[in-house]
Amino acid sequence: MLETITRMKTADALDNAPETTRKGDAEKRGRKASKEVRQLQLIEATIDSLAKRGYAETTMADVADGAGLSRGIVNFHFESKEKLLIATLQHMYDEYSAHWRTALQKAGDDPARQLQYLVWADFDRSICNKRKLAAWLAFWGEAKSRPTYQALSSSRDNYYQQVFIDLCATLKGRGSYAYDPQVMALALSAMLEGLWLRLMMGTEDTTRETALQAANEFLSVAFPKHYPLKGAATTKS
Amino acid sequence: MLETITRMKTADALDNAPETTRKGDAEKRGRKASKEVRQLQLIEATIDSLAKRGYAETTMADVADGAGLSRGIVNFHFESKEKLLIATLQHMYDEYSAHWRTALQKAGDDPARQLQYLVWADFDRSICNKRKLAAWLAFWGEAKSRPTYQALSSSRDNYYQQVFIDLCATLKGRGSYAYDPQVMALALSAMLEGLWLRLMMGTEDTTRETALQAANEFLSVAFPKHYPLKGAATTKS
DNA sequence: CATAATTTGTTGAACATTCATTCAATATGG
DNA sequence: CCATATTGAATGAATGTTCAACAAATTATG
Repeated sequence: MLETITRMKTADALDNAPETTRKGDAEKRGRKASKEVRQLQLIEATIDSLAKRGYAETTMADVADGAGLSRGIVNFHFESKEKLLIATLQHMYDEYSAHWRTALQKAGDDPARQLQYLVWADFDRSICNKRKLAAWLAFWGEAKSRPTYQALSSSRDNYYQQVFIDLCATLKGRGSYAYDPQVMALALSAMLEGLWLRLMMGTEDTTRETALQAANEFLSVAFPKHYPLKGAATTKS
Repeated sequence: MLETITRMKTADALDNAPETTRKGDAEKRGRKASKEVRQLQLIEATIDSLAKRGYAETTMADVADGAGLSRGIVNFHFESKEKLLIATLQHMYDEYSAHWRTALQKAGDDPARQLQYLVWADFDRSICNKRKLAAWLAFWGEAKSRPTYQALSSSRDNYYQQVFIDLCATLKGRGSYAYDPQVMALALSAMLEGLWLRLMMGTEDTTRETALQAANEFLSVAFPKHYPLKGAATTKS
């Protein structure tokens, strides 16, 4: 049952993206393709463009070309460029949310296990790959100056943060730690985001593997009575 | 001697920027103004624009207007928009570098003190304010897709990271800790960047004060024999 | 069932706008 | 006067949006 979460190869840093899968979806090109499929296809092309060219250089033409469709098509399915970008951001947000919620469910009842699963989820390949990280960063760069993006651009929302706080509080009770749960949760989630940031920027010394090591190191020093988790390898399952 | 570093008011989250000081510099407007002064003036206006409008919406006209000068002026002092942006990034990079190096010097010989000073430096008002953080984020968002930015856009470079690793190694020797210095240094610096990120994005629960608390909490759990530092308050000096 | 009518999806050229860049004219300071 | 700095209008390229024409799918009709 742990496949989706623990399936992390120690191999290389960040895979370049599941290019193949996306090509597969787009194969239904010819004429038909339900409205939803076509919209998804355009959203994927938008993520591609954001990742490859950055926010400022992402154009409607590039998105259309990337999807193998004509110029005017984007304005037909999404009303404007802005709405396309919002839809793309929403898509990524939903995917991220669903992913960590699933991970949390799979962890069972043990809080230490839940926290470990959340950390693992953050570095899962399906979420944490060059393409999507680059797209996230592109949005983050514009979020402060665009009110419309702000709510969605955190990916980790208030509820997510609250889960971390609750877990820190519970562990504190069970391990008689001294920290303030809210403060510790902030440190922890900030570190996770910071590791993402390094992966996004392609910092040399940071790979998905070393990032996960660092995160686990944090868990070990913050909650020494609970980590390393029994029967859980650091990098691979 | 600690003024620059420890001068942090507990008061409010992030000040909106030292707007006044910059206005003062720009006062030498009329006609004259040495080449360097004018370039600095334009760079500051660029930071303003990046912070207010984001990278994608920053235009030459906006920069010129912000500096109170005419349209063509930027192409005279900097050859192109791209070169203006690179100069701006370089300026911010140099400022950040100089700042943490100074902090390190002021800390003296004790490694625990040095690390604490580096952390404090990161949240010093002169470096860590809304305006500059927003500008950093704007650059980060474009860095991956622009080779020219990559070297400068980290702000925290390889050398900075090495300092962290060395400090972690030294503290390990003196405190008989169990961690791997490289991994711990990554966790620590990632958390600092992650806290910056939260400040940049304006996440509600994160202020410069709570960020500093979280960072200090990290130091305490990672190096329990060294922190909290004797005689150093968490938030204010 | 075949064919017409209609709705829906798609195209690509035309249009309008924004913006970086250029440059001739002008002002300034030495 | 000369070198340098500054202006602001003109230019041209890039790009988001619109839309009339076209094609495919769906529905209506005999």
